[in-house]
Amino acid sequence: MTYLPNQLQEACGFELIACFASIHPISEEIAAFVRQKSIYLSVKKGKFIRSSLDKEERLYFIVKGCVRGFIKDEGQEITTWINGENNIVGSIQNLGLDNDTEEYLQVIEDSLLIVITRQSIDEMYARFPEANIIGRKILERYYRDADERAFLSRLPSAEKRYKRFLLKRPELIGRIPMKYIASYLGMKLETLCRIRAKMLQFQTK
Amino acid sequence: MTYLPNQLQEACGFELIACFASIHPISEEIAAFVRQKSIYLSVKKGKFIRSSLDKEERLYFIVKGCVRGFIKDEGQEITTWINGENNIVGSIQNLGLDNDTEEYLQVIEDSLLIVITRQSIDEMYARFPEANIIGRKILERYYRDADERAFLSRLPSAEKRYKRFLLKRPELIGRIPMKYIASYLGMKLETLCRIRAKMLQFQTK
DNA sequence: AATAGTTATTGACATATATCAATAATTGTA
DNA sequence: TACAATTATTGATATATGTCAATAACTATT
Repeated sequence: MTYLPNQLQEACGFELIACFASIHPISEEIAAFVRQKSIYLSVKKGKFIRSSLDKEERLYFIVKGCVRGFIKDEGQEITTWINGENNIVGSIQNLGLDNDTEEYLQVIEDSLLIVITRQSIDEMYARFPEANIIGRKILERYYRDADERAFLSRLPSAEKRYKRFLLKRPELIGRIPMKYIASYLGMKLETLCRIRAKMLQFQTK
Repeated sequence: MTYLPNQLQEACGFELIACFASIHPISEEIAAFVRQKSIYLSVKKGKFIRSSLDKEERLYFIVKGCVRGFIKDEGQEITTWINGENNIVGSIQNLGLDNDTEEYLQVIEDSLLIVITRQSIDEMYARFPEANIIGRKILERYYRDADERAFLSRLPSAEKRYKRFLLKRPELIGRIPMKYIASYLGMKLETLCRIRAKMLQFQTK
């Protein structure tokens, strides 16, 4: 996990600002603020960008690459979300209130991220009230995503969950290891393998 | 499902406005707007307040009572959330984009609701930019709730899900039929019964 | 190109939970 | 109070998925 050289940090935040601007026009002041508070981070595949010990909440904008969130349940990892480019990811402070259920973040492709602290975001809301429009709209989208995750994981059969995933996140197939997808879908890798084998069989016959 | 007499509608919206004000101070203009757009609805236990055919999106503030959301999967109902007093509930438009997965809302206790259309809320955001602060904060909370639902339903064993539920939503035990809780927890009523019986057994021995 | 490490596949068997069914307890209502 | 309807409990059995294990297919590194 390395910070980029100063030269590149100068231009930092561009992608995040563009993301904001695509939601709602933003003033030059907000853009300057975001630029000032953003830091680029280049992270290698496999690295953890937050451990359960990490207290300060940070948000990450994925410029390039892929990140997953997971929790541990009796030593077993359970992937709770997987996100690629143009998404903001971060730990939900609240979930962590009880010790059992801290969330971990792992980069699962070599990635370029923009980091910003939760504190900076809050400061932005306070100083630039229009920023709340952006925040509100982003949260509306993320709420739907979370709801989709909740829905997906409630489908009673493993095969149905996989089919739903195929429908909603086809771009992730082949891009990331199946083991993460299996974990996200609440099944063992072996089960996912069998489901895929079965589906392939019916396709070719 | 009955509208209240005009006399009572006069005072309508009070509880919703109080809810907003508890999050962030609101101006008299916003309060007046909300009051004007709100309608009280008294709904009997068991009634559906939205069917999959219903196109106009509405939001409901629960003044008193309890509401659940569910989807149908091959004729089986899957409860995706359960909410009581002081919550805003509504259908997520997005989930409904594919035909399979429309969301239904059912009142599961005699309830008093405040209805407001999604359109009115959007109008509020547009006319009173400060309202976006409230919207943003409410969504932050609902995002965490949705995330908790996603987390809960990913716990691999039925017993763990029930224990998590006991920890997070103890007030619902005894208040609503177990069948809804079982459905919310992704298990059959019989399984929930057995888990409870087993846990009781260990408690008294 | 060869080797080591990771990821995916397949098989045999174990187990948690579903299903079906019968009964009991609770709740609503005439 | 009694009756009907709903909800909860318990048992016997079926089934989807997990577990463990062996091997195969990739991927990265020297």
